[in-house]
Amino acid sequence: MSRNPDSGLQRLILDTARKLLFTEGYARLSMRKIAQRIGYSATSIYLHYGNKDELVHALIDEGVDLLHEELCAAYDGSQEPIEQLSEMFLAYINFGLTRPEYYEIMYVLHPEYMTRYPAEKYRKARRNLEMIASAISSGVKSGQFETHDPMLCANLAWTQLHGVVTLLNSERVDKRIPSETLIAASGSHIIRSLLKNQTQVEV
Amino acid sequence: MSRNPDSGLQRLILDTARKLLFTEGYARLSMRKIAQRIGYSATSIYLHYGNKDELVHALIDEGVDLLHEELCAAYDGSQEPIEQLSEMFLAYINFGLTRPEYYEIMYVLHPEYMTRYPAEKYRKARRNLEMIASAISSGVKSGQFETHDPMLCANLAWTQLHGVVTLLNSERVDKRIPSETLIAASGSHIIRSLLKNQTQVEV
DNA sequence: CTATTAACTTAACAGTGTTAACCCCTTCGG
DNA sequence: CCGAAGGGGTTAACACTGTTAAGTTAATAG
Repeated sequence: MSRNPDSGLQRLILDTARKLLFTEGYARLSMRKIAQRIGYSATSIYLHYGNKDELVHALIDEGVDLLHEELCAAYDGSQEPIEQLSEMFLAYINFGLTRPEYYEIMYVLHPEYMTRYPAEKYRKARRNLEMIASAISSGVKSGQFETHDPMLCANLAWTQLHGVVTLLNSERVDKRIPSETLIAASGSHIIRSLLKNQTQVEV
Repeated sequence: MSRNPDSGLQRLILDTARKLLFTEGYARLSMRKIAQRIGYSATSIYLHYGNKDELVHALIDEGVDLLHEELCAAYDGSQEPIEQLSEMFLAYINFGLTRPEYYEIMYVLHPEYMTRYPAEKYRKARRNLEMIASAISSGVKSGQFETHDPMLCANLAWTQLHGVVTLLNSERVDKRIPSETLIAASGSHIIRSLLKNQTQVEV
């Protein structure tokens, strides 16, 4: 039940869980499989993680940090709000598409199935939205963007990005629409809606 | 294995499955529970549905029809493209929020968990997108909308709506943002991006 | 040397989807 | 009228799942 990933075995469990999550997907991730793969009995895992959800929460933590890092890199890559935003949008979608397993446990799985992901950690995930809102704010200050509620706009952007990621990952988007087209369009679409004048944005 | 819902029991199974889906959610929907509730053995279900996925597919069919009906009603409620669209957007989000279980099996569940929902039925689900695209097209013809690819725009709208529905349903949106605000903003946001001039749209 | 404790195991419970084998009853052919 | 066929249903079983209780083993502390 100790939450720091020391003790050797804890690390091993987490690493194996992550590997299994990636190769087999969440649906086929089981305590027994993890245990078997590291040569321990299934119940040993319960000495380090109270239950499966706690283990998955640890994986979510990893994913949250990873996404945050990549968004930060995108944000820090420029001073220009528009560039910052479009880079962050691309980073977000890229994360979702290249790490669908992380994305699934972070943003798709019904919380009802899972014991609640601790509220304090949700705050950590919220940093990302605040970063988007901050870029929007500076765009408003510099006079490029219309003055709207930045946090509402950030959430609007997020829902758009989330929709793109999940519908692409679940292969529900008509294949006649290339994903690159949809991704580019969604990014420029969000930014265009923020702009003051009718300037077209290429992404 | 007969696919027409006659034979009495088939109806009964489907009705009970739907009820259980609504009260307990997909995660807790089990063949044995359905059977128990109607006083049959679990294996009887397999005389009418090849497996659990086939049963869920039947439920998806219901959901697809229901959503389509509500979108049609919204579409038929007006001749004005903007009104048609905003009514359809509201109808879509409303369906997703009031029937989260239908929405989940239709648009959220990983197809990987489930044997593929038959391709021909996906076409049925695609009617909805075509209806949105059609409204956009007539808006373009009437000169209200910028000339973009209507099908791409319809998909862009869909991803936005889907994002709103799923993030609201999974309670991942910060409660400080009222869902009504987000819903209204997403609708007007989509429509604004279609417009030729900077006209603000109230929704 | 004994007592405690940490690390780990096996056995078991209650649940899941699914298959195989069987049973009973109706219907139909000869 | 009797036997075969078959539909509609059953029970038992397999191979899984997460999780708990109880037991074992080894190291460490007093």
